[in-house]
Amino acid sequence: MKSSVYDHKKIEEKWLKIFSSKLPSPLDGEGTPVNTGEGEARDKLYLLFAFPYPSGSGLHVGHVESKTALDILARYYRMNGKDVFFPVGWDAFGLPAENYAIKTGIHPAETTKNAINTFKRQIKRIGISYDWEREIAASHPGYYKWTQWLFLQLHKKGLAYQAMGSVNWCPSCQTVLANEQVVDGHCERCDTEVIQKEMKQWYFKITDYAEVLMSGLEQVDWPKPTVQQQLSWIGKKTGININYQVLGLKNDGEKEIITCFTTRPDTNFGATFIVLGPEHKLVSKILDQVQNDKKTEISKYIEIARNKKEIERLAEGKKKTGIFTGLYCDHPETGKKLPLFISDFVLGNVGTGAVVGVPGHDVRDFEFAQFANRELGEKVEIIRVVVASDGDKSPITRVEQVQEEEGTMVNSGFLDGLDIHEATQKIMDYYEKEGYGDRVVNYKLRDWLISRQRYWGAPIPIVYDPEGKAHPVKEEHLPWKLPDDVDFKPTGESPLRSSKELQERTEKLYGKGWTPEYDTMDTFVCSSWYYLRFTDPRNEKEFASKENLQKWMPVDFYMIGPEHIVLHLLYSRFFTKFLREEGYLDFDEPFLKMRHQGMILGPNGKKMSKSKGNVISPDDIVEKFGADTLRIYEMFMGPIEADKPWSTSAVAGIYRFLGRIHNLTISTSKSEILNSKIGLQRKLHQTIKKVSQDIPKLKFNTAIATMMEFVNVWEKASKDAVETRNGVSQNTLFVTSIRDFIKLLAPFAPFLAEELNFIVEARLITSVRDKNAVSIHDQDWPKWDEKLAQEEEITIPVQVNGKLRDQLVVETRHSVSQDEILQKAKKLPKIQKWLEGKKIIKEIYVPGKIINFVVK
RNA sequence: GCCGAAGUGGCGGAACUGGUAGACGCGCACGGCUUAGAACCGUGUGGAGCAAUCCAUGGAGGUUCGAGUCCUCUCUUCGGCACCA
Repeated sequence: MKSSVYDHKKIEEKWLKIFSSKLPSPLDGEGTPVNTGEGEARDKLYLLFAFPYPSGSGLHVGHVESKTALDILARYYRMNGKDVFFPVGWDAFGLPAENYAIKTGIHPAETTKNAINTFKRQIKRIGISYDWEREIAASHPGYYKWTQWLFLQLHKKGLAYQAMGSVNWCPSCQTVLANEQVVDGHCERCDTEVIQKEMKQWYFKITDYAEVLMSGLEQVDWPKPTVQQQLSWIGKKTGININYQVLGLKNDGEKEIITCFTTRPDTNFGATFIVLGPEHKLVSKILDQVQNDKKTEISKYIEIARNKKEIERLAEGKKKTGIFTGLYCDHPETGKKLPLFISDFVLGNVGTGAVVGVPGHDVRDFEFAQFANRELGEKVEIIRVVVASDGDKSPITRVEQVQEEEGTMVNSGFLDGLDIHEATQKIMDYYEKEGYGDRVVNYKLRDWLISRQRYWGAPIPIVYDPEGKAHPVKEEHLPWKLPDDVDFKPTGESPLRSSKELQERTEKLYGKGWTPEYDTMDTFVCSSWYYLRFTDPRNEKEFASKENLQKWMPVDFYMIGPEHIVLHLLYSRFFTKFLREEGYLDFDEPFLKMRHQGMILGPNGKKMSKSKGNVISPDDIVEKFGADTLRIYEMFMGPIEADKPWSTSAVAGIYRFLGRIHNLTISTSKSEILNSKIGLQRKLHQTIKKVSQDIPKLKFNTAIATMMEFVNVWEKASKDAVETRNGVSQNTLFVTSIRDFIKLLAPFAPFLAEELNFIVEARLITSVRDKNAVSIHDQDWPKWDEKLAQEEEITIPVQVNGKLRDQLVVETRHSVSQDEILQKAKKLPKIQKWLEGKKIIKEIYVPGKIINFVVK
């Protein structure tokens, strides 16, 4: 058996050449549209991997994991006769390339192109069977033309709009950020502290879609926590806006009104004050009408509050600050005078920016009431209006007593005795009837801010007339090209301002004095519709033809990192719903089934990072052990969704496994028939069954374990076979069956499987050879025979009082009655020992599974 | 604080709707082959005990003939959200 060695390099290089020559021509080539359009119903399967950003550092082992997982599915389903759609493309716009350009002066287009080429080489090397003919790149004008078109469609419908507002600004990236890109007050990309800035920016009105974005989640097969997270990001809250009249403040003779949003109107009899956020629009009116010394006091507080950074506010913890305005509001029901404060614990962009204080039943309100009583010298009452199940009715004087749970109403007039939920409905009905307020639904979701003051992105297709009014770029002028003559250096202004070409182009097309929009779009705009473009990547007339969309969409399976849950997935779903409304799509949700791959950690169990020096390079592993070993190892590490640490010694184990298969195939194929006392054929059918069932469930680790078991049996059998060369029995394995095993291996180890297929084919006589199929990857997936997979005998554990005491071996050929089995079990010597002198009070037999005697 | 996920040998992990806990791999130990090593092959490997047996799935209870799996409480770790009214 020592005759040959598994030479991964030779094998993989040989087949890589042959695979590559079969691959369609790649990237920039203006390949012809792949519209085969036969129209008949096919069994299509769209497999999608998250739009990858081609970073300069190349492929890492994490990419290998998720790409391999999808590739296994692709190859498996192809062998099962499905029409598999498995495209690839690049999220090629983005900050890293631009930041690199600022540092080195090398144009982002160039670095991006190089990075893409590196990725492609690496991906091909590990044998991912993408459909390269459909390759796309977001930075290609043929692509971003349609990103811009999409902007124009949204603009037409008023869903792309420009507004002034306080925005998140990253001083290091010199750009604004979407809410979703601010993590703990820091820039998601560079971790610099984000500041607030007033700017005129472009927004997409995603909030119009809040409801459908929620309801759509009911029809997708996504991990539950992901659905949950999206829901909480959208953050739907139902409640009521209650109007309070401000006493002594006039608005053209009318009473001035403050509207407060609350989800707990049931506690409204406990309301004893009102607080405005410093950003509230009424603040300036108050300043106009109060006396001078009060005025300076208030302006001073607001000045401080506004200049406070997000971080400072958080760092202060829950410590309350604020100021009394000297004004009071009127409680519509209790008639109490509610003192009006201004405090920065009330956020301008939440609810109505004003809050009614119920200090007995909200910790923040309680803290503020204490602060007001102690430091502002303004008396604020704390009233209990809810009693919890513990029956505690005592006055609320300490923060631990603040009661936010369920309970029964007290001190609340007509609500007394009601459960809080009943009370909530009753008082909302009442307030609405009396005109004190209106039921409302609020969302945490904000509109999507898409302007970026950066260069390397799709230009926003807008031009301004000499008066400064915005006009959409005409569709015939798309793609509205990104100019080349720009200065990358960040100045706080958009780099496109420095382009002469863009300015000239605008004036030439639209007239003297016209100016272009200088901002580019957030790259998330580009990456939120790419899966549609894949269906028709070279179409110059539409973003994708209806036929092609119909043929391939929606995506059947999406593999994407858990980091994209709120951003990319929400935006993509928004676009899909918009395009559906516009009649371009006929489905609701773009991604039917989705799973997240886990992270591959360094050997020390920590996240891989260059600074920690625990980065494993896939190139090194491929060099040393081959792509097949790398693929199988990563699939064998554990469940695909779990985070798993790397182990280099375990990789060597996989290499041994493949080497064994290689050597066994070579020696077995010499003798056509393999006899053995061991049930090799049975094992094969069991293996086919298990692997076929595991792959669709993404349980690649156990599928591989099963194949390993088979190889262990096969190895034993091949040794055995030397002694029992003659006689054909049930335990005979034909060489054709070995090919069945190679087929199982093919999705996991495409190179080795092809080589082994080649070896086996060459040794087979023509009559057995499958004439149509040359490549193992074009052959049909093997079928298992339930009868052949069946064990000859089964072992049934026998328990006494739930403890395992012995085992009963039963032949499966003839059926035995339950009584017989129990009698046999009782006669087992070990069992007799345990039954001796005891009384059997219960006998349990779960067919084929277990026997249990309960004794006393 | 709120929401969510996960805790199983020395390690990665198996265990379908409750039915032999530890499949498979790594590591380790002993043996073979070798001048030696590497590689490879064989055997063993949860813990305690000579053994019968007992103890073991983060911890404490419970349901059940039977619990890693179901229920209650609790601890730890990791993700997400967070002064959201």
